[in-house]
Amino acid sequence: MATHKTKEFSAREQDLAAFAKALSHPARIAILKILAAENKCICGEIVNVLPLAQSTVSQHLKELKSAGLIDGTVDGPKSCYCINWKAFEQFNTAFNSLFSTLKIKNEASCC
Amino acid sequence: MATHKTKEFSAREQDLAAFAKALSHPARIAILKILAAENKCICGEIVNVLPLAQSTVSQHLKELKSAGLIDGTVDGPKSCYCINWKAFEQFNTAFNSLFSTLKIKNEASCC
DNA sequence: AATAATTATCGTATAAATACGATAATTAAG
DNA sequence: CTTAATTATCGTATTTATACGATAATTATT
Repeated sequence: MATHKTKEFSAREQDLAAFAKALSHPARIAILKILAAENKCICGEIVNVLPLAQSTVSQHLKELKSAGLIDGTVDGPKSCYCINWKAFEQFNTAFNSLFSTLKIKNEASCC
Repeated sequence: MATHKTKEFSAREQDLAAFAKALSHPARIAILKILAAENKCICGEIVNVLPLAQSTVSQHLKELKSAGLIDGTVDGPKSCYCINWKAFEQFNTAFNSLFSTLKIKNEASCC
């Protein structure tokens, strides 16, 4: 009976949750770090660095892409991925907004 | 064959991923907002506000607690939850650190 | 055109997440 | 001590996530 009730919440909450989900696996965080560090947006080299199978890495890349966090372009037989900085900025802002929203009432905590 | 390989990644990546996972459901974000807005750390009133069963809300609270994001104290037959601001600050800092780390090489994106 | 290299997708197995109702546990009130 | 109220936990069903190998798809090279 797990008919997901995600839809019942606000769009802002859903967006943030979706972004958080994209970051909810260390492999995807590692991938983002690699993409940010390498200015060439390397592709299959990620497979060599991570302790995961090629197909698994491809799946993680797909998720990051569908979350809008990265872009992917085909470059011959290889694929080139890189961070979508625009979307990334938006999420970063949304996150900071959440943090500051929550912190407003910081003083009055009772525990 | 899904023997999770989470362990293969760095502790920092694991911590961040765990935090992101705690925020990866809109209900938990909503709960955090409620806890931050109400200076009384109300408990079962969350059940009245959210479109979820009491047991489901209790489960979400348990996850937020095990993630270290909230504290819970028993207050008679009721339970009182509130945000663990110290842990929250740590995660906030770690997140911002990740963001700024990734953004360092912003200029050199190729896509 | 054939081959090699690279990457995406498919199929599949297992684990984890999500949700609910039912029930147990706890405690205030009577 | 009983009862009522509140919350946590258990059992369970379903969906989603995670992982891999195998295979298909794509393209550069020969």
